Amino acid sequence: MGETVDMTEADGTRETVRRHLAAWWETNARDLPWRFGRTTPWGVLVSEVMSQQTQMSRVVPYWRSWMAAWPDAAALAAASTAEVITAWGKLGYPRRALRLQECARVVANECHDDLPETYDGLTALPGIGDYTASAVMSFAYGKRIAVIDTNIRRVLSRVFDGRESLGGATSRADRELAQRVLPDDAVRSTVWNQSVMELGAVVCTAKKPMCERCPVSAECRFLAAGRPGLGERRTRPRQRFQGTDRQVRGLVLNALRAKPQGSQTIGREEIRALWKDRVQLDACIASLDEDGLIEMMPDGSLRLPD
DNA sequence: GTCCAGGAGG
DNA sequence: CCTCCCGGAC
Repeated sequence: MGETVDMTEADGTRETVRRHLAAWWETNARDLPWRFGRTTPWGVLVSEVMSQQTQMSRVVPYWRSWMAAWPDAAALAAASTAEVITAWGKLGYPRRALRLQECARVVANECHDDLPETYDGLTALPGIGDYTASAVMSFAYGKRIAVIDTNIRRVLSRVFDGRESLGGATSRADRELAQRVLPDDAVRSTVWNQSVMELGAVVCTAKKPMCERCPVSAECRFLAAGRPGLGERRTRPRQRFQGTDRQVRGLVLNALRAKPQGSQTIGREEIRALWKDRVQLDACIASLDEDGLIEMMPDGSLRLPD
């Protein structure tokens, strides 16, 4: 040990965790098409937006065809909204598709088709919040920035604090911990963010973490403590899907997406057949219209917007 | 039944 | 803080 720097035990553990995780990343990282410098910053952004609340395995085929159709912001900006909503398919939360196109239009028209390279510039874009901006900064630009999502919060809380992250909004403690353990070197910080997230996605999962396969099990305070409160969460049980407005909105959009391109319209009869509860159906149609996902025509039919 | 690589609006 | 927004994997 050098005589100038007195390394604390915590520093040593942190460094050991970084090394083990980086080695694990080398051989275990999933070969996703937007990784390892194979796409543009815009491609990374698209992958992150598609991945919001959506499993990566479902995202991959959508991302491929999406990027083939619209390789950059200018291309997406020029597409019709109907095409964009249709291409979003069954990824869910279609407002994301609308915001992604709005984002593309801002980038194309106000940024000369160049994605901003600052956190503030990115968060100013439609549909880009703290997580996605940080992810693009780290994964696309290689900047040193702490990325914080539910996986990272869970992994860091377990490994370094020995307890479950209880969900809810990101706390000051979450941010301080993420900052404290982020490697100083930019390149290493990018690997760190990706590998911690990957570990949370495939090994250190919420309910059934596979500690026997974990590269940092020897340093994990949560495991050492006997995994107290495993799977515990503060968030209330999620709203059911069956019978919700989300289901009804999905039915309406699915009916429109199923129509041939160029005439994606459904009439009164077909609309009414979609859902029994007329009041709820009308409310959902109104909310889809407000969101800009559909247009209500004077004759009562619906169509996807131009 | 549970879980998601969140963001926006209230 | 809170709620809403989708759909499939497991």
